[in-house]
Amino acid sequence: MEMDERKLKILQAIIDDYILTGVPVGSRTISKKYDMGLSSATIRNEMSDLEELGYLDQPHVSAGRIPSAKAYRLYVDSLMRTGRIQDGSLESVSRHFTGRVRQMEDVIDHAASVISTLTKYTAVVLSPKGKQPRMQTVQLVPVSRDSALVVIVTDAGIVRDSTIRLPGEVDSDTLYAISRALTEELRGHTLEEACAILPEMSQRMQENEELLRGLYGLLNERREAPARTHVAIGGTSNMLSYPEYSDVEKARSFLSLMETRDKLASIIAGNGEMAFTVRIGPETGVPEMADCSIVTATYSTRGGQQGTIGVIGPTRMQYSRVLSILNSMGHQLTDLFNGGDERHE
Amino acid sequence: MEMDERKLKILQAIIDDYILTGVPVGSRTISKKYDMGLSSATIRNEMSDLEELGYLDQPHVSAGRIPSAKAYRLYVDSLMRTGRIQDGSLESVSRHFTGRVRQMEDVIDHAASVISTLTKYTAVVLSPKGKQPRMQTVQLVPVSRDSALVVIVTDAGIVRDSTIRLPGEVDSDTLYAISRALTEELRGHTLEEACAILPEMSQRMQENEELLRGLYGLLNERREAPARTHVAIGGTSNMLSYPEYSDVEKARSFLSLMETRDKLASIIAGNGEMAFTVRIGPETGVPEMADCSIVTATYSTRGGQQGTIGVIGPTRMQYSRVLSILNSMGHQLTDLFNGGDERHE
DNA sequence: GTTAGCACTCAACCGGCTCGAGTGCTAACC
DNA sequence: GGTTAGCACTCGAGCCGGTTGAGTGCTAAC
Repeated sequence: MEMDERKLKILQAIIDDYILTGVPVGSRTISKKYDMGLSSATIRNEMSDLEELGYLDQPHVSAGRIPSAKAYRLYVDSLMRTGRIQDGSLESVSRHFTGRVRQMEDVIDHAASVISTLTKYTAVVLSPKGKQPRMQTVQLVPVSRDSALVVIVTDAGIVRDSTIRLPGEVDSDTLYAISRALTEELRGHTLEEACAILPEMSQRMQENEELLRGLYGLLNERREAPARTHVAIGGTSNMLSYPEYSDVEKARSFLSLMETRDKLASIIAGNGEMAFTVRIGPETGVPEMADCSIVTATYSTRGGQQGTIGVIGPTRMQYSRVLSILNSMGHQLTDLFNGGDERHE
Repeated sequence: MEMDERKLKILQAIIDDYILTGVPVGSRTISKKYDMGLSSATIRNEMSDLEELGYLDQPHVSAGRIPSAKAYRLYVDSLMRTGRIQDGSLESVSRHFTGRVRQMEDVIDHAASVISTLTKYTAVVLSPKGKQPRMQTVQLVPVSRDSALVVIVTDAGIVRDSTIRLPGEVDSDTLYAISRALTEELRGHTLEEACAILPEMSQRMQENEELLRGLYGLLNERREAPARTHVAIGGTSNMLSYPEYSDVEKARSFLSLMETRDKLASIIAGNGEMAFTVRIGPETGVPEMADCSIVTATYSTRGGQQGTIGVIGPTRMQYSRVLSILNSMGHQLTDLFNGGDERHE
C-alpha cells in the first residue's frame, strides 16, 4: 500500500482539523466539514490505511485519529500551505524601536513578547553569537579614586565593560594615554590573542605593569566565560491554555525547563546552519518536550553574528503561521541590527 | 468573648499545621498531634470561638478549619517564632560572586534563583532605585568612524552607556578633550541639571555644537525614560507544586501576571520605607493574588539606592522561614554592593 | 470548665449505568 | 473494484446513588 493523492488530501484535512481543535478527529467530521464528496465509510477505510502507514495514531478504539509526528513532518515538508502573515503588530517591532536608544537586551525581550503574543505559544529569542569578535577600541574611564571602567568596543559593534582596580591613584590623562597604547596594540585582535599580547606589553610598560596585569586578569576571565547569551522568553503562560497542558505536573515540568535558561538556550540554539528548523515531538531530543514542537529561525547582525528566534508549542502547532511570523521577525531583527549605527550589546 | 492564652496556642497550632499540610485541620488533629492536654471536644469549642472571632474559616461544615487572612496577620505580627536559618546555600551567594566580574543583572538573577530554590516559592528581585544619581565622569569612546559611545559614571557607581552619531569624523584625541570638558562641567550634577547645562555649553563650544546637541538628545531621552529597573524572577514553576494552583486557569493567570514585569515590579516595590513588609491575601491589593502572600525585604547600594527582594507564595506560606531567608539575602546583597569596588550597573 | 457520646453533614470515592462518538466489518450497490 | 449503507461493538465521559470517613455541633454527664 502506498500514499496517493486522496490519502494526502484526507491526511491534510485531519491535520488541519486537529491543529484547530486539539480533539481526535473522526471520519464523519472529515466527510462533512471538508466536503470531499466521500462518505464517512470511505474516509474510514483510508484512515485505517493511513494508520497502517504510520501517519495516524488512535488514542483508543472508539476515539478519532490524531496525526503522528511522522504526519506533522510530512505536513511541514510538503503539505503545508504557507501564506504571508498580515499583521500590523509585527511591523510595529521596528517602529517600536526606531529613534530610540536600543539596548540589545531590550530589543530581544520585546521581540519575544511580540512573537508570543502573535503566536499564542512560547517564544524564545537568543542574543547573537558567532565568530570571535575583534577589538576595535579599548578605553579606560575613571570611576573612583582607585578603579576604572574598561570599555571594549568590538567590530560587531558590541560593547563589553567591567571595572578593574587601579594600583594607586592614576589621573585621567594617564589613563587616556594607556588607552591609546592599548587600542593601538590590540586593535584587530580577538580576546584570545589579546591575552597573549598583554603580558609582553606589561613588561615593556614597566610603570603600568600592575594595571595591565589587572586588565589581563579581566580579559582572561572573559575568555573563559564566553559572552553569556541573553535569553529572552515570552508567553510561557500561553502553554497552559492548551489542553495538552491541563495536567499540572506536565505544566510544571515544562515551566521548570523554561526556567533553566542555559539548558533552554542549548535546546533552541541547535545547529546554526539552517535558516529555519522545525523539530517535531521526539525530534527535539528533549524528553520533557516529547509532545512539543520547536520552530526556529535566525537573524544576523553586522559583525556576522547569528541570533536565534524560537517558538515552542504543542505538536499540533499552527506551523505555517508560526513560520511566517518567525520569518518576518527574523528579517526585522536583521534589519534593525544592521541598519542603525546605535550600539547593540 | 475575647482572645486568651489558650485560644492563641490553639490558633498557632492550627496555622502551623495548615502551613505544613495545606489541608483543613480538624479538632482531633490538634488534640493529638500537638499535645495540649485537651480533648478534641474542647478544642472544638475553642475553634468555634476562633471562627466567631474571624480567625478561622470553614470551607464547609464537615471539613476542618483553615486560618483566615486575619489569622495569618496575627501570626506574622506576634505568634510567629522566627528562627535563624542555617543553610550553606545562602552563604554561597556571596561566594558565588567573589572574585568575579559582577554585572548587577547577574547578581540579581542569581539571587532570585537562590531564593526561589531555598523557599520553594516564587522569588522576585528588583534592581536598586532611588534618589537621582549624580554624574562623576562623562567619557566619549570612539566606536566607528562616525559614532561614539557615551559612558556616564555616576556616584552610585552605576554606569550607563549608549551611542551617539558624530557629525563627521572626529579623532580620538578630540573626543577625549571634549570628554574632559564635559566631565568638568557636569560632575556633581544630576541628569536633570545636565539637560539644563548642555544647551548653554554647546553655544560656547561652537565647533562641537552638533555633537553636544546629540548628547543632549540622548540625556533628555534618558531623563524621560527613567532607569528601567531590572526584574529578576525565579521559581515561577514552584507555585504549581502547591495544591492551591492545581487549577490550571488559576495557574495561568498567576503566570501571566509574572510575565508582565512592569506590573509585577510595581506590586513588589510597594513603599520603600519599610525594611520588611508582609502582605497577606487581599492585603496585596491585587485580585489575581487574593490567595497569595507577598513578603519583601530591601537591600541598599553604595549610592544610597534601594532594591527590593520579594517572595510570592500561597497565603499559607512559611513566613518565618521566608523572612529569615530574605533577611539574610538582604544583608548579603547589601554587603556585596557596598563591599567591592567593581562596577554595578 | 471539660469531656464522652451521638446525630448530622458533606466531600471524596467507587461502581454501575447510559449516552454518544467513533470504529471495523460486511454486504449491497454502481 | 471502489464506494456506501448498515450494524454490532468499543470505550471514554458524564451522571447517579450508595458508602465511607473526617469532622462538626450539641447535649448531658463528670
